[in-house]
Amino acid sequence: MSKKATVYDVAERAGVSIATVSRVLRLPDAVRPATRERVFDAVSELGYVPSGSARGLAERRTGVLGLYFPGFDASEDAPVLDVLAQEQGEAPPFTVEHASAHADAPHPTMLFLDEVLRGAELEAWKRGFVLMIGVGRDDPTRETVRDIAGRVDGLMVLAQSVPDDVLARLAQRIPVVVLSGPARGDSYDHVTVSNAEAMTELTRLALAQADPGRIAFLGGPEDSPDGAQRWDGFATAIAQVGLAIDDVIVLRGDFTRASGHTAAEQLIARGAPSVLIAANDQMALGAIDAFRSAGIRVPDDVRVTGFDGIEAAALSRPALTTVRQPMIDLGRAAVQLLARRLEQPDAEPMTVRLPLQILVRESSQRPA
Amino acid sequence: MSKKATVYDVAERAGVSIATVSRVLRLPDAVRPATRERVFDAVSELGYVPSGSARGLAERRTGVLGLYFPGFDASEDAPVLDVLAQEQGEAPPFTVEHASAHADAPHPTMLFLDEVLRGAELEAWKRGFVLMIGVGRDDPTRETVRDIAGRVDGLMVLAQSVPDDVLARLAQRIPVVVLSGPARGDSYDHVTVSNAEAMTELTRLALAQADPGRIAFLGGPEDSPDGAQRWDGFATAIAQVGLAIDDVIVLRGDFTRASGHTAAEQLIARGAPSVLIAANDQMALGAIDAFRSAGIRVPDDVRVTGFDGIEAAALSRPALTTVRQPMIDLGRAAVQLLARRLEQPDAEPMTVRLPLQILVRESSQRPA
DNA sequence: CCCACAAATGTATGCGCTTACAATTGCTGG
DNA sequence: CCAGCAATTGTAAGCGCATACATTTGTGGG
Repeated sequence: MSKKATVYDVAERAGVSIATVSRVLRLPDAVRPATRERVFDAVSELGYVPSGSARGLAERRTGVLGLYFPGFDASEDAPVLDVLAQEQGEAPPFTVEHASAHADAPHPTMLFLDEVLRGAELEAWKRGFVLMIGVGRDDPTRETVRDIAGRVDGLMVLAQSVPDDVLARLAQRIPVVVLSGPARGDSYDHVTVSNAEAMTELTRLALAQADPGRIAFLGGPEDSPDGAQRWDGFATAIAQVGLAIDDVIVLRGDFTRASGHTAAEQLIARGAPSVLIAANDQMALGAIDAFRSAGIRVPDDVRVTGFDGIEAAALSRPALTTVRQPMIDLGRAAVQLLARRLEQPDAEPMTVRLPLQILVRESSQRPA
Repeated sequence: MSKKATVYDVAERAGVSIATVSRVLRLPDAVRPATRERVFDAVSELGYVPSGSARGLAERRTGVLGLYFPGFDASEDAPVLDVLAQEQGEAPPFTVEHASAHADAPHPTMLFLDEVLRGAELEAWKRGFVLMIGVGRDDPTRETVRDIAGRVDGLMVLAQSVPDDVLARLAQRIPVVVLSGPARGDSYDHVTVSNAEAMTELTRLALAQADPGRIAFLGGPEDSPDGAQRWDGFATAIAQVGLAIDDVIVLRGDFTRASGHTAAEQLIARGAPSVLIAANDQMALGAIDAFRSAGIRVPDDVRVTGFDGIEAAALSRPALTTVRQPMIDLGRAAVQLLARRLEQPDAEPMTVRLPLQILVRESSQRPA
């Protein structure tokens, strides 16, 4: 790490001016092959790597796109890790754990975000951008996102991860794309999915496979926009098949497996339904566990559906009917919208709606 | 997006010099409360967000750390997606798929990287850094990683994702930390795990639960460093219990579920073993499938172990005994090493070895 | 062999910010 | 009420690069 080389160093070594060095790197064809070679040689001899900051400043664009997530990792309760402190002590190379239960799976929202991230990275790479990521934490002034905003050409934020006023201010400086939130009357570009429509269809499919009987809906927390949309979609389906919403048993969970289990127990106490539509996979799986414990068979006695398409839904027995989010495409679409706006800053705000994938599996099907 | 505001704009509006504006933002206590307020007002009125490039240039540090991954997404065969083209056409809000089989799970290496990324992000955030990510693709000149190197204060690379010569050159400019590769005689800081030691212990545990009989090892591809280490660990255990390595049946797969299935069929044809140690979870799960098809019970007839700790290993029946990588901690440790080196550029190169977690589950245990 | 013109290269400026140093202001005690 | 000093604020010089514009070099035709 000998003093970082700069254009000046390279220019001197190659016996040219800094302008020529810059040209060799940006527009190689604009410089004679002979000098070009000299410059390339100097570059590798010095291990020169251009400064992104200087370049960004001069070009007035950074070539970086930002992606900002809401955080679910509760940073405070992350266990302490200090590898430097261990330097001396010989830590054991492994620990042994007799784990009969299943491992603590990662938070599903995390998995969701991981894939969005991959999609965004892929698309950004294709267009010559690099990605910068940030996670929203209990950060009163939202410093991080502002920090990021200052370093990128465009910003993608997951709905609800940034307060409206902060976002509005950032949008004054760079284009902003909002991912997967409810379409509101703002002037940002949006990427969303048709939660309600897919839930309507899913519900219809499940009802078509069920014997007449009681219908139960297991919703999410009050304040979840996704939960609300899914409820709306469900309600639409109920209306479409000519039922009254009052005929439906509605329970509420918090999207966790445990809450699904509890809700199902309540249901069982009141007599098992013929169909259970859950607002996410976790709760559906918890409910299936509870049914099994009570000797109620899925799908034979109760048809069950989830929502999200997490891996456990595919691996569980019975395999869970669910709806998968086009996570990769959400990320890709966001980058595409951003790229579009960087080219046409004054284009009309646009909302892209990506299709969901309804996966019909065993849990919602009438047994053969 | 009215012309981005700069320090000059803020200074003029607040009636102060740009130096004062800068101070208000960096060292608020160094300026009188009255003027500080005036500046803050101007800042919010103008929606001012400082330019990361300019700041990075002036400070000679960017506050960004880079994370560079090998890519497994085969960018070429990513399906085309062009949301802008769809603008007019009304795409259906969902599709329905009757999926009896299990979904195509994400590449496990991806999941691994996702968690490393989260760990790195968490630790970076704690230290006031932002994270920039890049994925290594079929990019002849490794432009992307160089690009990133020019924008960050330090770089973390996954082993084998960057050619040695390129890495050496980047290390001339900024500190580099190598993740999870075999410790070689280079001068970078490293974060690794004790693959071999954990495999030795895992093997011993499995053998202790097995009846005397034939022992089989299902290895990975020839060129996999991880695979090699795991084999070494296995061989050590065999020697420790006084067996000859020639007594072991050795098969080789390519880390896929299918190859595990095939290998197990070959084993079965030659008479099922009493223990099967696989070099990763996928192959172990494939083998279990094959055993089941052949009417061979796990763990009753054959004890099986995997390696990696993927989610499917926990969800499968029988639950698979395996070894879990401390993925989050790998990311966190890498950032810690980077932070250390930024503070002490001349410290000795350091290798941190993180403990693995052996998860003893049903698949390797003697039935009660 | 010279001139007109194109290709190649050099010069100089500015991108927006931090910060050493200089200038000013506000307070203190005498 | 003023010297003397500390607290504030202003001035100006880069940070490393891209690029408009000026200059030099090279090319071809006459």
